[in-house]
Amino acid sequence: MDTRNIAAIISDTRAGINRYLLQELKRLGIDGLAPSHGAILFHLFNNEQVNMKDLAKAVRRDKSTVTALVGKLVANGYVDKVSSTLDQRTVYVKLSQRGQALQPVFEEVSRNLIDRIWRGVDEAEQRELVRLLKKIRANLP
Amino acid sequence: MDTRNIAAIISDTRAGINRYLLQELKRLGIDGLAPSHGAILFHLFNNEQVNMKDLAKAVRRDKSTVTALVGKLVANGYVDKVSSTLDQRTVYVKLSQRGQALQPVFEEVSRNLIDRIWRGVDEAEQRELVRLLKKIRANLP
DNA sequence: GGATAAAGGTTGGATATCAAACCTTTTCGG
DNA sequence: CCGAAAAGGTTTGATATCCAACCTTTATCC
Repeated sequence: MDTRNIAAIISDTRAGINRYLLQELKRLGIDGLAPSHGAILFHLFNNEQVNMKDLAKAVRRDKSTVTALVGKLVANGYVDKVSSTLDQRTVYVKLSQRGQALQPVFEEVSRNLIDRIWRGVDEAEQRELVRLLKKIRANLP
Repeated sequence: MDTRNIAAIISDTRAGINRYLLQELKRLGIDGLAPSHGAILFHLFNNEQVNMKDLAKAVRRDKSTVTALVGKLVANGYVDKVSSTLDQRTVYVKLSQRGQALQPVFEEVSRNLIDRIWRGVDEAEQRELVRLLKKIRANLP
């Protein structure tokens, strides 16, 4: 076992996760949404309203990326943007009704993904994998 | 420890690896090259000449992506494209002198990355992490 | 209190990436 | 043989992503 491929394996695993999610979203007829939008929606399922800055931090993307992603979610009617009355600079993002309706579907997709990832991996192994990944993550910028 | 974040942790670790590589390439004054180009160059360090199809498979990218990446490497003078005489459809990619000169630098960058990733992780843990990652990779499309 | 700095967002420019459509060349079936 | 299918690449169009520059609004400092 050559442990020098670690970077390629991680990159490839991430690509596989992405492929699976895209495939599932397509299968469920959720058109025009990608995994990154899912991350935003998930954050909004758990947080009534969030400003762009915090949203960017939560999904770990550049704020300009989040501007674009949220723009698409607005265009598709899944979220709304509302200016803060206290601070004119701040914009809040919140789910629309249509966005709220996505929650059960997305949670199923998420569950399916997790089940699939961990297929054949026992709980102790799961914990070990997560522990080690977090460790190497901490070694990186 | 919540093992449901696995997808986010993997994605984030991969992003960290990318950030580190970009930072190193910049530090070394290798301008205009990204980690994906590195993958192509590495394949060429070990294979004299490769056609586009095999190259795409080796670096696990769509062939149209490889067309673009190789195009950039040609533009920067790191590789050359040569038509096969046997099969007019086939194009071979090979390192130029300038490309060959990158080998020691890239191998150092690669070594540094590996050292950094595995900092504080003993060999048994390394093998276990790679084993488990390969396992979950195999569960995905 | 008025200039200056900082903070929140957006815009613009660049790039990696993929899928689908396409073009050429080679192969294959009848 | 010859027409159809397959194979190797490229082009086109769309999207996610980042960084740097920018605009507004708020906070800070002398």
